[in-house]
Amino acid sequence: MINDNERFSDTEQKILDAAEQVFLKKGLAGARMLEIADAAGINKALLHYYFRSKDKLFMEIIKPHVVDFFPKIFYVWMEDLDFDNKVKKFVSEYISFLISNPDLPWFFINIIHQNPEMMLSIIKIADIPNMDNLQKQLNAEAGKGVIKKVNAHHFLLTLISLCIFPLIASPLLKLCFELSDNEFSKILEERKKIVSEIILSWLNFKKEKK
Amino acid sequence: MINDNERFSDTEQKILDAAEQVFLKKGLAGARMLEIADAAGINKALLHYYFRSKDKLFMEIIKPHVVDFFPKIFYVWMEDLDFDNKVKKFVSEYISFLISNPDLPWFFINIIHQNPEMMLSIIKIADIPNMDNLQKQLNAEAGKGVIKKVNAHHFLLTLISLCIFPLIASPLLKLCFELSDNEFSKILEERKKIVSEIILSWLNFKKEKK
DNA sequence: GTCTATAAAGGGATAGAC
DNA sequence: GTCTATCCCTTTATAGAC
Repeated sequence: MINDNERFSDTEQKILDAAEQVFLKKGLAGARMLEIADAAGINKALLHYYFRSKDKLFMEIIKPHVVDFFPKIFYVWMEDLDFDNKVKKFVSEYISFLISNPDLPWFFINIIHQNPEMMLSIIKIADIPNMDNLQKQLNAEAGKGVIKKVNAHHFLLTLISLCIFPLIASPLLKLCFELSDNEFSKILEERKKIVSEIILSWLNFKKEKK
Repeated sequence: MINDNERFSDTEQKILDAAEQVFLKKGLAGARMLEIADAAGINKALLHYYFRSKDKLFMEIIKPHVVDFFPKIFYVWMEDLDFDNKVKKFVSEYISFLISNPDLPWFFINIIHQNPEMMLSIIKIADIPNMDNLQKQLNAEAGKGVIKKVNAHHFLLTLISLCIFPLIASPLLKLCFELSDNEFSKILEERKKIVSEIILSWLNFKKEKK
């Protein structure tokens, strides 16, 4: 769902919904304007009437996802929680989010591989915090003896690798591991617990004495 | 490099080299026959003279990579090494391999997203071992008290997530983390050590008493 | 606003000369 | 074997009727 208020007419909204579905599944290059028109139950020419070009329509679709997807990674670290609970909360919520939006990671990866200049202009929309704040957090926890000292880039990279990769690779994993959709869903659920364990044991996490 | 012996003529070889480069960068849908012809320094018609169609040329390119890429994951576990050295060797060699072939993971992910039927026929070329053997290994190590008991799917998924994801996402990571090529290469090198640490601490690895 | 018809360009594939 | 010319289909985008 793209819309929230009344910024778009009914037809515009139908087009946006159809476009989102098709673009997320096929990417920019793979999507066909005719397919979007069919999915929206309207005519090809109307797409251009409302959005001028394929690229402009694509940008309308991508914007709200960028604003959502990237900052999400940084929220939980600023909350008032014990460090282990932050990790658990992040992993659980991020994997749940990805299960609900399974095409999103591939979608972004694809854009940057095939249209890096476009990605450059897109990424400016989402204001991504820099690493200093997270690094200070990690240093503070290390100072208290709760975790061992670790670089923020490596910390975040480890975390998102473990969360995102299984979803990017899911169709390939199902093939190679010979898993049904159900079995794969079960594995994803299990991973919420396992990924937290991996991170916390790596950091040698010890509950703070208060 | 595709060729090894004299199976291909000079022109064929030039086409294969050019095609590999373009297909790996752009994928099947994104690649243009004209671009391949230009890169090979020959004419579009000649591509079809030698390889009939775009799809057939694509298959020639992909075959040797499939045979190489997938089985590589399973070799080291059958070697005669201590378990920690197996992990270290796998991580180090696999990340090195990926650094030398940075487009390969995206290439495969892309195929299965956009041409799943094609991937199905491709995957049959590479005979991928099933998990039973690796699971037995892990059980044996757990039995000796070297590591804790762990599921082979989760073990392998963790390992390849940590190795592959940074390379799939590299252009995006460079943007988000504001890293130069050099800084990013440094991070990848550091990860060889870190990923081993993560895996071994998760498994609660303890050197075997002999 | 919505449709039909069509222009314009791109790209895979083939025919035929050399 | 290699080239030029061209076919033909697909796809984006627009013109113009209603």
